[in-house]
Amino acid sequence: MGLRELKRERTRRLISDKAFELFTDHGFGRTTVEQIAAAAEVGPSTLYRYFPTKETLVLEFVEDSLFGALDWFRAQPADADLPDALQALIERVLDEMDSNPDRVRTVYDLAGQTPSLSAHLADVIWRWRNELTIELTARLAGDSVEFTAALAAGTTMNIIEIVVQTWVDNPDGTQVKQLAQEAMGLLRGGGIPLPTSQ
Amino acid sequence: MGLRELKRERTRRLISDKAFELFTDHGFGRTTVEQIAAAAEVGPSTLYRYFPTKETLVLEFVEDSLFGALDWFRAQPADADLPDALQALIERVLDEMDSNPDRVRTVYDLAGQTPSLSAHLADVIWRWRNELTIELTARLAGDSVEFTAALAAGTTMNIIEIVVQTWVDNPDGTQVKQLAQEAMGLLRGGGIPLPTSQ
DNA sequence: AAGAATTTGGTAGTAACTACCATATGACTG
DNA sequence: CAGTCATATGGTAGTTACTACCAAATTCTT
Repeated sequence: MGLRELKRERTRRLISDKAFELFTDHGFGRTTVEQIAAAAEVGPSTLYRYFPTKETLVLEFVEDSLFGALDWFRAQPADADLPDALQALIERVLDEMDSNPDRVRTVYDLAGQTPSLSAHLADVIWRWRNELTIELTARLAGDSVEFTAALAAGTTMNIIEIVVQTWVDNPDGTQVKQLAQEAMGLLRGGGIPLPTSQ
Repeated sequence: MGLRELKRERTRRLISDKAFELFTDHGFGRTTVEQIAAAAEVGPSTLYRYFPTKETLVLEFVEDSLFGALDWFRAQPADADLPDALQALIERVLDEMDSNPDRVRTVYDLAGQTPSLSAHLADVIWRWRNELTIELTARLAGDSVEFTAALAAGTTMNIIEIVVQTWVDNPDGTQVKQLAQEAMGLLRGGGIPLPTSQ
């Protein structure tokens, strides 16, 4: 790796870290881009080259976790067992996020307080699900393929969201693996238990 | 209804209509709020009182369709059959949107071209699903209720999204009812068919 | 060491949105 | 009907995210 790339990575990381510092201390809305740039000792112009929007600063980690795992999924052989592959996909996303629990928690905290952040988070999830749908459509054959693919992608994303949400809400992360297991079972068995109430 | 409310409704409608006119003609990004205000012959200040953000101008109809139906769902008796109620909920959302097909199509067109719009659309959907999850949680009993509720709400929303998406993509809306039927079946049977691919 | 490519910081400008105030308009009371 | 109150409106000034562009600095190549 050349010196150029190294410095670029370093600057990028520095900006991101300082941004999280300021966001957690003073909130997303009360921190200006100029303050972040000043804290990272770069010009605002440079900051915008690395992070096109203020929201990207917060959501990049989640986006990378999701789409990184999706890239892995796309690289799987065409005849791979789909339930197996989807289960592994979910596990990869969760593992990736688990590598930086504080950041995930902070992202969800901030998103809960800031409409524009929750909007962009929802958008990331939306795009991810769409791309997974496309990939699944290509791997399926038979009747009403798009429909099945969309539902399967939606359920996969649902499971991830539910597990992460539960994990963020409960400080002790012991139940996560169990919850994930339970979710996998549902994905495989294919059933959402919706009992007639009463 | 007093004269005051009447004029308010009229102004609101006028602004919304002019906004859609300009958006469809010149695109969302190329239309400024001031232009919309000028077209509706009101001050920008007034426009912002009715629509807090530019995106609201576009998404209000979808939001109303979704949350209007959700209000109905909440009003259902506590011992109502859940699959039945969810099916009716979906039908109500679809009927509501079907009352103004052009607008729905335009919303999806614009959202496809404008990141900030797709983000806010995703956010509306996200909030709706969360509220449905809360409502379902209250109506369910048993083990891992939140989990079941979240999955059921997610699937419900998925079905709506898929049907609307298909409906928007296909100009002739004849297959919609059929697709909705098929979706209902899945919701009831509780199974997402995910075959092992070859 | 010189030149090419890329990264950086700064300047100027646009447009969404907020806070605030004076004015105008519909609603209500004597 | 006149007067008063409540509310809706339009305008002004300011903040801030973001874009386009240019000159200087830094890294890479030969």
